[in-house]
Amino acid sequence: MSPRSLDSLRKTPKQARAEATIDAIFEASARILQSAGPAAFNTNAVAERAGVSVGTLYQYFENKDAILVALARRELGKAMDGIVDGLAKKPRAANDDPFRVAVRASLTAFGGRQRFRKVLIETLIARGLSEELSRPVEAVAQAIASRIRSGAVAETAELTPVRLFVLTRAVIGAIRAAVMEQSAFLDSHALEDELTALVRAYFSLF
Amino acid sequence: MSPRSLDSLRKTPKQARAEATIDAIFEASARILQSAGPAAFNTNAVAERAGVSVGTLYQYFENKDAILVALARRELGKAMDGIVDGLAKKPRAANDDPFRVAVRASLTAFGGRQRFRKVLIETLIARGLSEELSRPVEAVAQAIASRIRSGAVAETAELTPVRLFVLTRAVIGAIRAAVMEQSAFLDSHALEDELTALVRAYFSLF
Amino acid sequence: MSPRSLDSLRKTPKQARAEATIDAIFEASARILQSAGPAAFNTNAVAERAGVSVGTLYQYFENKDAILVALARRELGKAMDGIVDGLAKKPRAANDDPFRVAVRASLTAFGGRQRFRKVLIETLIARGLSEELSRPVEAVAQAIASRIRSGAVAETAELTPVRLFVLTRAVIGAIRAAVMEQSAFLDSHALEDELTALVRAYFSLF
Amino acid sequence: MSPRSLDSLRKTPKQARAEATIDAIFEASARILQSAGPAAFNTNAVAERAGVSVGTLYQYFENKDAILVALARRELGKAMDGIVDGLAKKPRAANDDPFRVAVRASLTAFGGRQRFRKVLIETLIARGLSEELSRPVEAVAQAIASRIRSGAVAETAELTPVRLFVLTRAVIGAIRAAVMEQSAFLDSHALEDELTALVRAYFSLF
DNA sequence: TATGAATGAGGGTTCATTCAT
DNA sequence: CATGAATGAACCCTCATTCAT
Repeated sequence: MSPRSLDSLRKTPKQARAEATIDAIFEASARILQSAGPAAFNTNAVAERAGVSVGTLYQYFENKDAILVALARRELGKAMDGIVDGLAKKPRAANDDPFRVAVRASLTAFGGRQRFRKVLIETLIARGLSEELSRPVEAVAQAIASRIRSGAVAETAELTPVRLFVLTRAVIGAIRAAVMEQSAFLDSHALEDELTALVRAYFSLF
Repeated sequence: MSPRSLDSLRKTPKQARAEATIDAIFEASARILQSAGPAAFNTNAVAERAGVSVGTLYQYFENKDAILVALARRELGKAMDGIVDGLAKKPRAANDDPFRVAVRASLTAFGGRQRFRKVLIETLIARGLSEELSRPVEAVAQAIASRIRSGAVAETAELTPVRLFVLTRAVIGAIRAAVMEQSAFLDSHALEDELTALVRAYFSLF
Repeated sequence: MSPRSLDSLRKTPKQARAEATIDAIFEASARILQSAGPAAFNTNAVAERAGVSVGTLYQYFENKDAILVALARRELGKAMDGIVDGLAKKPRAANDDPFRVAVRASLTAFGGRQRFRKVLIETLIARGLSEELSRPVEAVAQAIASRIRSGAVAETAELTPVRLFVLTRAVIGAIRAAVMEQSAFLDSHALEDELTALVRAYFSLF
Repeated sequence: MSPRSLDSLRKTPKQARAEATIDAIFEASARILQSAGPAAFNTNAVAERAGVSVGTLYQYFENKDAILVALARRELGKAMDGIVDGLAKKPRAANDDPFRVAVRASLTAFGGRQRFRKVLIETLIARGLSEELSRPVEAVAQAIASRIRSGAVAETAELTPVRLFVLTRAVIGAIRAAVMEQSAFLDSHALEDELTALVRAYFSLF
């Protein structure tokens, strides 16, 4: 896959029709992943389900992975925005503490379609695209860092890079484990509580 | 793959020759994964590198996944044993606190072959075998739980299942993230320190 | 093989090109069977001989057996039609008695390519598809039954199911034996005479 | 397969142990064919089921087909003997007419293990050994011929070779069709009656 | 004689990608 | 721009047979 393909689409959709096609491809991909798993995610299946020909699919995506990457970026981008927004907002209630909001946003990302979330993670890792998973996490880490640096957060923490790494990856790691194991904890509120507690406890160290 | 095959080998090696063959297959698999990645991990390559015929390979393993599963179990089993042992030992020095030892064991697992570790994770997930990754983690969680229940650890903690889940998955999640990102932190001691601190901080909550 | 595949082709040929491809596959299959036997009938050989790629072959046929089944149905269908037509026609000469015509049609089916006929039978049976051989025979049996019921044939016969079974299978069985043994009788007219005599003799009993 | 192997066993069993081994191999083969079909009939499976090693199996049989041929000859030989004996006996009752007895013997051959009978036919044909099936039929035909020539049968028939061929193959063909279709007629007596009637009707022509 | 580990050619099938229409 | 037929490399797995022990 050329680096270019990682950036985005092969051609900029200038027409509404093109955009509809791309959406159809995304939708088809998501559905296939959700219902049949990574093994069933092949270009012919996606094209058929999207109601376009393979040829058309290749007009918009350089190769199969490009579809996956674009889809992942869209979904993970949405999730990341939710988290970053949460961190940026001013707390209004006790339940509104930025970390809790961020944790909650992480947990409820993907509109709760945990099966899709799991398969997306699996497929990205399977295809050697795990960087797509780390990138948004790192982005969140940077958002936290700059927020702290800007003094927006009271704690005058000595939030070194390692600590930021541990903080973000621990939380995301636990959530991903829950998703991968399709843990029942995902349906309770306990996970949100405990992850928030974990963050606070760790944070209070510095 | 039959459940039986998950347990172990297809046929019990009765002769030394057979055992050598199996080791050769494991070694070849590891090397291929390490040097060429999951895509290059195919039965013909493994057999060739192991210096046996494909047929021989299939005498011992039901199918390709069975090799991977067996290899993963061996490696993850070793890692898990190190962690559980660490938790069980009596601390002698300050640096010997059970959690630090366990964290260290997790970090130095796989003999430091982090590339192999990464590819193994990728390959297991790629082939829908991520359960192989969760199982040893859960085993460690249970080891911690029983250790606490037995009163071996001073803290009369209220270590609920969620907390145990968060504790173990957060630590492992952070380590796996470091492995997947091939983070430079892996080579420092900072990660060990911070993860230990994280565990202690979280633990002190209950 | 899905039941659907038994019915016909995997995808409906919309273009002349596709139809030509399918014919080429049939032709190649027939030639291979005829000249090299069942063992040589493999997808790579068929594709190569048909001048297409294996991939193309799999666009039209779900699997190897589907080619064989389709080919058999085409050939056996032709043969069956000849027989049923023979039974339906009004006799004009003494040599035109429906049973004789039907027997003759059975004997001369497959355009006299008795080697192909033999190998087709062998291959179908070898692949557990012997039902493909019985089906057309049973169809002929039903054609006879309905013809008699309709009074088209003078004999007010008490043609019970067993009798119909014996009648049809005896004739076909003798012909198949001749084909399988590549009997010299196939080249004479004696077989036609004797089989017709057998049918008449048996028929005159009821 | 060398012609030699067609004759019989690779080595004459001089010891009881050897004979027991061969019987075990036959028994295992029959069971496998009966329960799992031709595809499951492979040397490793036969050896395992027979409780011997593949090596031992190859001590007694030149190759896989030799097992099948030997097994077929044993079974078909038994069946043939029953038929020939039936033809040779002097009728005592009306129900004892030689042709009826021969037909009955054909129908009840293989000890009624019709599934085994079917699979044996399939496997022989699949492996290009259909001659093994024709040979005993031809032997019966010759038995009939010589019986008639010897005047043992009243009918001063003009039983030409074609007629003998049609007679024998028609009967056997109908029975084989019933076996292959696993027809319910096999369980009734109607088949015996009708086949006997067919033979008599045909016979009365000359 | 018996064993059974090892062999390896061979074949069915998939699917990402291309390109003539 | 869209189509979809065609491509073919690649890979998993089987099983008859051998031969060192």
